[in-house]
Amino acid sequence: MKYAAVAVSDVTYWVDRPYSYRIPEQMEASVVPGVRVAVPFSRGNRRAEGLVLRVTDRIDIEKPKCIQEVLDGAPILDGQQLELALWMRERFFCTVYEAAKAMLPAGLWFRSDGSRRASDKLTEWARLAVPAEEALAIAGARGARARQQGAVLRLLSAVGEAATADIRAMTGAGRASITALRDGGMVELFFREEFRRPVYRTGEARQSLPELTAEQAEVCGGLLALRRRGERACALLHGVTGSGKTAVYLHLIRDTLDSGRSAMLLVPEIALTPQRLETFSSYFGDNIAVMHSSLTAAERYDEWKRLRAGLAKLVIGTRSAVFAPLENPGLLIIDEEHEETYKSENAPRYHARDVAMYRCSQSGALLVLGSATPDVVTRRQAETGAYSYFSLATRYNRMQLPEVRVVDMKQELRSGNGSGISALLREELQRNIDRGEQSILFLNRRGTAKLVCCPDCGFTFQCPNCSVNLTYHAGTKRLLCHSCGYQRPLTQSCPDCGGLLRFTGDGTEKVQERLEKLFPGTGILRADVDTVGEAGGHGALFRRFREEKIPILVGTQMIAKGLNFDGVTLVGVMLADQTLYAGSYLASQRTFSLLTQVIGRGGRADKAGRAVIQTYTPEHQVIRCAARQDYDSFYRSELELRRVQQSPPFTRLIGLTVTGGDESQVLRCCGHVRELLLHGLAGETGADVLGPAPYPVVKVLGRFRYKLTLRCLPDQKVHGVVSRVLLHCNTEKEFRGVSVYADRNPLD
DNA sequence: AGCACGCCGACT
DNA sequence: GTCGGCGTGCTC
Repeated sequence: MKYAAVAVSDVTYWVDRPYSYRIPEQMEASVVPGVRVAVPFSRGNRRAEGLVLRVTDRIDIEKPKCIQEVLDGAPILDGQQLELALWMRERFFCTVYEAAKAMLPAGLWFRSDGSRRASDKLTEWARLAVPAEEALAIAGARGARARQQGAVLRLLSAVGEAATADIRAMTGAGRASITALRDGGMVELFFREEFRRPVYRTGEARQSLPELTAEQAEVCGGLLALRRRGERACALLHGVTGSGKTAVYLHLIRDTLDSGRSAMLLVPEIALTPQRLETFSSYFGDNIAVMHSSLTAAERYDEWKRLRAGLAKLVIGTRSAVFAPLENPGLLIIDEEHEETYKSENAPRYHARDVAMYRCSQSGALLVLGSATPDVVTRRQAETGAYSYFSLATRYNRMQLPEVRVVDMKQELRSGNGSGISALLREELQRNIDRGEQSILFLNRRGTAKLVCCPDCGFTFQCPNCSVNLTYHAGTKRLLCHSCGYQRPLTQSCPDCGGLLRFTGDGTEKVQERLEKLFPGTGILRADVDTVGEAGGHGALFRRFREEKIPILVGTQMIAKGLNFDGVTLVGVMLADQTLYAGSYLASQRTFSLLTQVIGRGGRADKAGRAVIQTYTPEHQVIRCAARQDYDSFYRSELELRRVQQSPPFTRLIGLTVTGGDESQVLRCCGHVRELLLHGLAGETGADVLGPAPYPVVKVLGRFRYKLTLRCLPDQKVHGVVSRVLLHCNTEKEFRGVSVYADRNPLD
């Protein structure tokens, strides 16, 4: 008698464990680790989906239930992937099934919302059933009546095999000619899976790789040596913007593929890098599979199958592509490794870097973390020797650093300029307009006014679902909640006392309005989530800016990354302090890399760029370092700050979020979490508990959110304590309706 | 007696 | 999370 250890779907973390089921005799051959099965679960024996983890002939319980059905003909996860799922459960406090689901394309799952499983698309193909010489001889001998058949035979002799639809299109033969050839034993018909490919350039286009500069070649050589050792290794590739990290990636990938192993390149946001994808396609052609969230379910499913079948050896994609089914990976690259999009904010709450590292240990692969502004933790790992360190310090295209000037907005206010556009920025904009050059202005807040209030009675517009002010959008003349999307029309006057409303906290819409007044008749384009939708995506909007040479672009975060704006010679940061005082230990790092990126947008080889940073704290170390594009000084001071305030890399953080509809109950639960954690950590040194603290927006869609943070030493074992807290608080009847989850290395 | 509702708690 | 079991209490 055989039994299977099964991870069951739709269980919560504290119920998740391997469940033993008996394998009926007739299923013994098909129940193997990695296949999905249908199993009866819970008291009502409701049908649940399960994933077979192991098959054994011993049993740990008295009366096991029986597997009902096998859902896959072949394993959908291999041994290493199952191992990874089990590891993720321990590491990220998720269920094994949640981890497994993250690894697989949605097309593989029957969705409960009625959408159907992606189908395997089959196309009919034909090939010769006789040697080509024979076929050609027959084709020549065919009379006028079988002209079409002869054409088909000549085509197949030349190309070997082809889809029947293509054959008909190319030769003009009808379906009858092809079936006649089959019936006569001349050709064979067969079916082949057709892969729906996302749109990018494909085909054999194997150009020789770009030449490396001496500096690049040296770095590349060092990385190649590491990779060829065939042991797990991790390297930080610290390269300033324009230093040619991509060229190094290309060489590393080529070397990996040539040695018969597969490779992965993760990028933060694929929508912004189509030109990059084209570069890689031109070198690796059909060997690339692309995986990101804007593919259709069918496309994603097909790319997954191409990888699994070994038809593609290089995967390029966003966060979830870290799970791509690569056979024998030898190289994993995470580009812009400091980007926060690599961290998943939903279960499983993983960081692609951690998963990549684990996969590297499984297969003896090299992990390359590339960035111009590395995460402080990563940089520290390289400093202590845990990672190798490689640096590209030269801008090979001789792109000059923009000339950066910092404006003290306190002075501006004192001299009576409350518009948010300093005299210097105004002058520089005017100069660019006069010279016919383009400018971009960065402001990380959309809308017209963040706060609408009545100065007479103190009334403000609040979201009924969330604890935030509604932001006024002049374009739609509506008030909008940036947290849940709730909206309502603006009233003429204060709904409470009829007083005159005041608008404060400029957003992109307001800045656009101000600029239109300041520079009448000048074209001003706005890029934020509100305009990108109307314009038909970032791509279309940025193209307009480039092609129509619109003088000024005002935008949020989204203009900081990705696309290059060749014509731009002036970059303005409206308020650098915005992200700096956000109350997270990550705020400095975020601000530094954001400013560095924004400033880097301006100026190209031929034209010197200028940047204007407006701030209320011009003396702040982060702003001074960013203005000089001086990562090393930033890193030194930030590291010392983190040492003093006991932040990573000197400690490790685990966030515990408590949510529920009843605020006092949530707070009571928080108290309990705190007690349990402290009690569980009694006797351990170096661990403490911070909070509970309300989320920046405490109430979203009727649920209150509070957070505690467990801070411990980087290598301290606290998993058991956290696990017990989750079990206890989620099952305690006093906390019914409250849910608690844990997040390793949370983002704030 | 018959049934609606809510709470409990186990899940192989 | 989910669903069956079971106690309570109301109605016919």
